[in-house]
Amino acid sequence: MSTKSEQRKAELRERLVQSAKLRIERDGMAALRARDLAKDAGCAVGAIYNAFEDLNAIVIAVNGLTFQALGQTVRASFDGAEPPVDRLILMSHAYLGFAVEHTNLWRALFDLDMSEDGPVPDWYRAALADLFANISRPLSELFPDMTGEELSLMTRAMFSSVHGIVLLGLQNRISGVPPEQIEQMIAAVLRRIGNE
Amino acid sequence: MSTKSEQRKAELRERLVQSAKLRIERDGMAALRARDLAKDAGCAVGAIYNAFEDLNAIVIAVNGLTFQALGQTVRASFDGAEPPVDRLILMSHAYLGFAVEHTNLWRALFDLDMSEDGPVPDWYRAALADLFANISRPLSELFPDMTGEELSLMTRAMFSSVHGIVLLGLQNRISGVPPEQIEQMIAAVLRRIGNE
DNA sequence: CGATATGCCTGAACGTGGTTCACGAAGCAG
DNA sequence: CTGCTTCGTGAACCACGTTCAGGCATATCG
Repeated sequence: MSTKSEQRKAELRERLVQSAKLRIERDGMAALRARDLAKDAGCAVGAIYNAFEDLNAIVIAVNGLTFQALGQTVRASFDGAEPPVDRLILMSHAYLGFAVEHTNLWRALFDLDMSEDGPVPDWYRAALADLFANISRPLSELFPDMTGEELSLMTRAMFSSVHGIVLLGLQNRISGVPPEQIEQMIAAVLRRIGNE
Repeated sequence: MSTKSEQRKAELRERLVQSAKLRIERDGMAALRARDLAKDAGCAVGAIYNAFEDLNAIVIAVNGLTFQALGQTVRASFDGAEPPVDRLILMSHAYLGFAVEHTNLWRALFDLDMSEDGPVPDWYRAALADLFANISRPLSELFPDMTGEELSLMTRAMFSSVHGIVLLGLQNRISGVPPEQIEQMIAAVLRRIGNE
């Protein structure tokens, strides 16, 4: 009883996720409506709940794609940049670029209410760990005598700092903080941290 | 026709804001219900909309109080600490402490959807500017040869970094990042930035 | 292949929650 | 006291996520 049913279900899932991705990117996570998704995917509202536990589950699936894209963008950002600090800056600028270009998808990564149901999906942690690995490599070159513990803490601190700068930078886009200024802030902070 | 009516309205406002503050602090902004507020304040649901434009407006009022309290906490945190870096660290730790102790109120400051209606209330900007002033004073001692422009950028970058560390640190409290580690991260980053 | 069982899909219906509205009560002016 | 305005009331409205009874396609078995 698998093939036909399972395939249909998988296809529906795919259509729902794609539609959700488009809608989140365009209108933001808060504007996602079950009835719209159903219309887009050509199914009844009820069918959604056969393919997914929840609307939240769809957002989580979209976040999976977003994490992949973000990972690629960040990984592609440091071609062969030598000084570790430069690598960090390039990655951070790529992170900013992604956030600017896909603001709503990027926000959804963090706006999702993490406190519900299962603590957090495994691949979620994995994706974040992957992102962190990119950061901790240059950091370990920069600070060779740090213990693993210290390095991991520094990595998180690094990422959090850049994330905070990007977050608040994009928060009041209206009040006019141009992306170049955000880039400057990131570079200034990272340079100061790097050159002790 | 003012006194009686206006006074009643002002009292209702006060009761609504106090109730909202308690409820947000206890259950989080997402759990705020108009009907609960009405019950708490001893009025009908409809009366809320006579005192406030919107539920959002009540949250904004609560945020006003929260900003005041946060400002006091941060200002009280650096008694007579001399080295500017130490002052920055103390303020940041106070910020973290406030966020830990009043997580839900603190989150509400940033979870509020800023994109609606009037850009942002004036006092909102003012409160943030106030907070920033505390940061930029030690920074200007630390970097005396920065232009005003650079200093303002650095101030925002500083605050954003600390905010990011606190935010992501508290995000997955479940996954066990104890506040002392967050303190360490903040101190490490600020020390590195301060001692060039 | 036909009969029966199983799960799927449908869209109406439910529950919840913000917001509005018609109506009656309360304050105010003359 | 009378008319006018303004306020408070709670039922009603609307938008949503989610569920459910009933019909339909699919799968399984004889």
